Amino acid sequence: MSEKTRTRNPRGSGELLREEILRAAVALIDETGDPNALTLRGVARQAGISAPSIYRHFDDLPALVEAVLGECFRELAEIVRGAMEDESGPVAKLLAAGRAYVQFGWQHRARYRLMFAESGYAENAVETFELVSRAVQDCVESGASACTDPRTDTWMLWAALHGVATLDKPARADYLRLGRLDRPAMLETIIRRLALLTDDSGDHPAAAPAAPAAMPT
Amino acid sequence: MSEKTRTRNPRGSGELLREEILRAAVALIDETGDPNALTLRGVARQAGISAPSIYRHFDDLPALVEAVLGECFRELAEIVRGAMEDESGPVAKLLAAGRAYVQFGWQHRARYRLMFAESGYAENAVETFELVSRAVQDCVESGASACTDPRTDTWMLWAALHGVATLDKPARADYLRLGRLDRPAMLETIIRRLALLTDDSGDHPAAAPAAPAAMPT
DNA sequence: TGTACATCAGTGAACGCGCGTTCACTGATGTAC
DNA sequence: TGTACATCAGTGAACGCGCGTTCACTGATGTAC
Repeated sequence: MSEKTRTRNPRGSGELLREEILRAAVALIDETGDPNALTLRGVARQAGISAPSIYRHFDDLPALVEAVLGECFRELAEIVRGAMEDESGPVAKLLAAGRAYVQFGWQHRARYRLMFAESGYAENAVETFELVSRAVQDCVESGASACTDPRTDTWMLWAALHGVATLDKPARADYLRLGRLDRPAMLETIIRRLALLTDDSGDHPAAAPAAPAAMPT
Repeated sequence: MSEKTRTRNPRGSGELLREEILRAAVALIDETGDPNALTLRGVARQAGISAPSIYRHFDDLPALVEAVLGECFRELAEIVRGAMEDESGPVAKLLAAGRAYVQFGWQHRARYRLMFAESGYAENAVETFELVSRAVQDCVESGASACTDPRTDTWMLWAALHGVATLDKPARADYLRLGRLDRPAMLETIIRRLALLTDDSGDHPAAAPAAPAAMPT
């Protein structure tokens, strides 16, 4: 960052550069739009330090990648949580969670891809999954959802959201002849159908539950 | 493939090695399980030829990758079509299409990832998309589906299937505490809910349509 | 308060590697006479 | 039918590049006396 050589961090604060490195890594992925751009030398370049400096803070490249992934998943959970807190009522919270999740994927394509490219995502995604799972459960308890197995239904919902977050790219040419899609509306529809939300559920919990489509055995 | 140097293909048949190269590329991805393993030199190694030989058949690496992607998408469409042809009745066909699609993703993880890693997937996926779109439309026409906008609903269904195909990885440790998932059943549930299939629709088109959850405007 | 010194965050040069691509070539095969 | 030759599928050697990693180093900073 500095002109010639960066101003050294004080003695006890090795943590500082560590966080700078992580921030640089995230910025690098976001800026290049390519998950493969996450290289040790690239991160060093982005952070304005020499490549070997990274070894003072991370054992090797895999360790750095792991730390980056942890950071990204933490941010994702925070965003989803924040979106939920801004709403009141279980259905509104669930819809907000879905919107926030997918939006994260859209806004940070490369990072999102990287997060789910490695095998360890299940462990990292626990926090976010629990948030959504709780939201679905709350919908059931308030009578807004007809789900009988909320946890499994959350997995299905997650898969669908993941698909939307991943698939919705440019569609520059309209090869699929879909015209202009109303993506927010589609996203809401997906959530409503998969989570078996009652049609009009605008968070008046006393509403009569609609006819549910039972899960096939 | 041969011991020292491969036996040359006869004069007019430059096509032969071209196809061998494509097969080698696919085998390479499937065997390594890593989309990034698709390198020009790697393909040459796998095909048992020298690296420069590839330039007799493809302009450069991007051209080779493009050809590989085209090949993979053609295979995907063929598999989905075959699965549909093995069933009779619109609902059975739709479910079979979904199963075949997701199974392709599970069986060829790396290849599937590669197919959707690049930006050109929409163009390549047209054929498969049309197959599923037709299947959904047939369900609507037979009264088995309550969809009012089959093409958009197909997109939503596709996104969900894509999510399932991508997300369902090892879950070696059960971080999400989902226990043993009945994946085929879950897949069917996803299709039924998103395509608004009537609950019992086992392809008796005269059955009374169940209460549909309308798409929010 | 002043000075010698140990600490340790960050560096510059070098390594071996696999990559995509180029270039001049080789030598079997089909064709012209 | 026999021979000279053009064709062209495939090759071996070499290039420059960016990568991850190592090594001995530098020099500002906090500490001991």
